[in-house]
Amino acid sequence: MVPLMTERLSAATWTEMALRVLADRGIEAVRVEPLARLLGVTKGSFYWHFADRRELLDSVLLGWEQAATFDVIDAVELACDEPDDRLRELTRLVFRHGGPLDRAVRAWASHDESAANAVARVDSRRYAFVRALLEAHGLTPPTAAMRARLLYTSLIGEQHTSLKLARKHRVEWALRNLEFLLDRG
Amino acid sequence: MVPLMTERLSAATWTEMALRVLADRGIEAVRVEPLARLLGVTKGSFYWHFADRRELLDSVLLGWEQAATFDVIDAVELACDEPDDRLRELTRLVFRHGGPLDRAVRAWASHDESAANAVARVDSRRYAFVRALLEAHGLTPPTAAMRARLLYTSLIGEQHTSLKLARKHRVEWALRNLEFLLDRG
DNA sequence: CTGTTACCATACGGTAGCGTATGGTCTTTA
DNA sequence: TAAAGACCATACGCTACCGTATGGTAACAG
Repeated sequence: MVPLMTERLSAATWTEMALRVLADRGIEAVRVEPLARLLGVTKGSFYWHFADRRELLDSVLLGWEQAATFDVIDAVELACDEPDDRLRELTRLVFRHGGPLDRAVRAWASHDESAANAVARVDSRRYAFVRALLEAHGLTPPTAAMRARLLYTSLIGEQHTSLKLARKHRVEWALRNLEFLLDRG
Repeated sequence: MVPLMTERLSAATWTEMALRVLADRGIEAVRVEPLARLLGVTKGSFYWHFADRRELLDSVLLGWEQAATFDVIDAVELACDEPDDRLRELTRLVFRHGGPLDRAVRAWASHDESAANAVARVDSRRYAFVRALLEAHGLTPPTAAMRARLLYTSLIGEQHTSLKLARKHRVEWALRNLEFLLDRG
């Protein structure tokens, strides 16, 4: 082969491509040789940047965990200030940008321990965020804790159910359910 | 090898074992040769009962769909009569018998179309069941539809989140959230 | 008792992916 | 400009699994 050497790769490039493949084909599709083909190189490159496949998967997990924690929380906090506005924004965000990647990672986590741990950490941070918002809105701490769980699990469930319904209506219903939660503490 | 011929297998035996493996190791672990080892036979047996691996997977999916549709609905309907009692029973059921198998199938469905279709059918039947119960409880049809979605997605979400909390408290919270949803008006 | 059918073992060829070894080519540093 | 290091190609052996081909053994029919 003619070594053109137009572009060199970094470990981050591999991780990003792995995240893409994970998002739309699942963890079983993120394998080093197919990934190499997608990147236009051979696995000789891969094994220079990573010790083995597991190391790539750990890197993927780390990347997702950081993004998943701060991206959504930061996005919400930047978008508005009032607690109830933030909850509405959060709900919209789940449906819009509402995560084939999240879904793939969660599917992965169902039978991989390290993935499960990462998901657990993300869940607990996001849950705490929702709970704090409900408290700030005026719910008592015990009530906020319960309602936050209801709301959070529901948003997760939305990503995993296949209830056929126009996206427009799904968001609308979710928002009205949110109002219900906010009204009747 | 000495052919003792102590026991012969049927297609159903293969499917049941596949369901077990699916439940605790995921769909990627249900493969014909490992399965044969678990059953104490060779794949010569498998390919007599099935054309290929995909046929087994379809059989697994069919088995799950039937069980998942009627088992939970029937169990609830047999346990009690009043709509709100049935909803409480349903909630308890999700946490008790609350499905590593369901979880595995849903994970599988995230990147397999036929599995996704099966999950969609099950979801729509279960959702209709919850919605009917909420209507029977006295909620108006539009309200019942929305709350049913909130409740159903939340129960699904409970299976997919890893929020560390004692099982006892999880059920308790879920039941109190249910009471909240049952509130009329 | 003989043939047919149901069920299974064994052996084979084939593919896909893992990880290693080795050497080549660029880039950077001295 | 020569040496060192960064990055990649190629080739290799290995394992796990798929699906097929073929023949053997049990049970049952006639």
